[in-house]
Amino acid sequence: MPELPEVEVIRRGLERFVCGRTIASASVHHPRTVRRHLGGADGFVGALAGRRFEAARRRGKYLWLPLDSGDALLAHLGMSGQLVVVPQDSAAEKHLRARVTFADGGPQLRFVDQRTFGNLMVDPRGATLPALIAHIAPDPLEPCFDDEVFYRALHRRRTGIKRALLDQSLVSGVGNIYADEALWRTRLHWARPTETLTRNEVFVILAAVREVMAAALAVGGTSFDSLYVNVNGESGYFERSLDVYGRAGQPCRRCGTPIRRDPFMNRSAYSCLRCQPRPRRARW
DNA sequence: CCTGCCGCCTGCGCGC
DNA sequence: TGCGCGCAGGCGGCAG
Repeated sequence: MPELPEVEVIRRGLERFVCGRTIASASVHHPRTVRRHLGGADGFVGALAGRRFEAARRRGKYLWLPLDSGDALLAHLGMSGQLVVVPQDSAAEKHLRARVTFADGGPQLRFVDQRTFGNLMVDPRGATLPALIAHIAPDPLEPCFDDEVFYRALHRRRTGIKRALLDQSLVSGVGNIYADEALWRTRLHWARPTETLTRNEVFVILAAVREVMAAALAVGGTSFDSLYVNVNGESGYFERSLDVYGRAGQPCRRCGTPIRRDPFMNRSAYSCLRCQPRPRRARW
């Protein structure tokens, strides 16, 4: 889905409804879903059968569930992936891609993914930090995230601030929505060259990222439609709190100027040109 | 190395 | 109605 708050909502659901349960069997219904698992669908299913989920962890937008074997089930939801916990006998979802059945006969864990950008894999020695996400930077809600390190990395970059916020090797968990929301809160334009940002500006951006993520988390994340739901299929309510994302043409909540949408990386960047004046030297 | 672009998918809403 | 287009919360791979 989803960005950090939505993935964290899912993680909490998995912790509650899946941890401690033993897997009877797993099945894969679309080959693309396990394309990153080296052993293919058979290896994936074999690595899960009989194992027990021990925990539910997250870094940025990645989720992983350590198993009692020392491996971990690693999930990335991509643009449209959902992890839901539903009764065993409930009808197959249209885009059901994989499922896990439990030995206790209770609700199943299902991976539903319309666009198949998401993926699942069993990562060896994934109990602590899966090897495949080693290149992902800590997310801003982790205690180990170092604001000073982030500032220095930004200072060396030659790109725009929004592109940098979306770069998961600099900071993880930030996506298109929360990048725009945090920049609006800090009154900085998305094309501001990173090397011109002061240390204080960078710290203020990080504080805004944390604020907007915490606020979203408190109400169950952002759901524009039925694609973005928690493990029980319930929507979050943060959409009604968005200040710029998706509000093209509507008045800025601070100054009333119509919110502008600019094409950006085959997607969109939303901003208020009065609150967030475009820098003379813009980068994107 | 670093930066930025393209492709991967399905579905929806819009204008014609 | 139908069709084509643009758009959608992401990221890996690769070219320059």
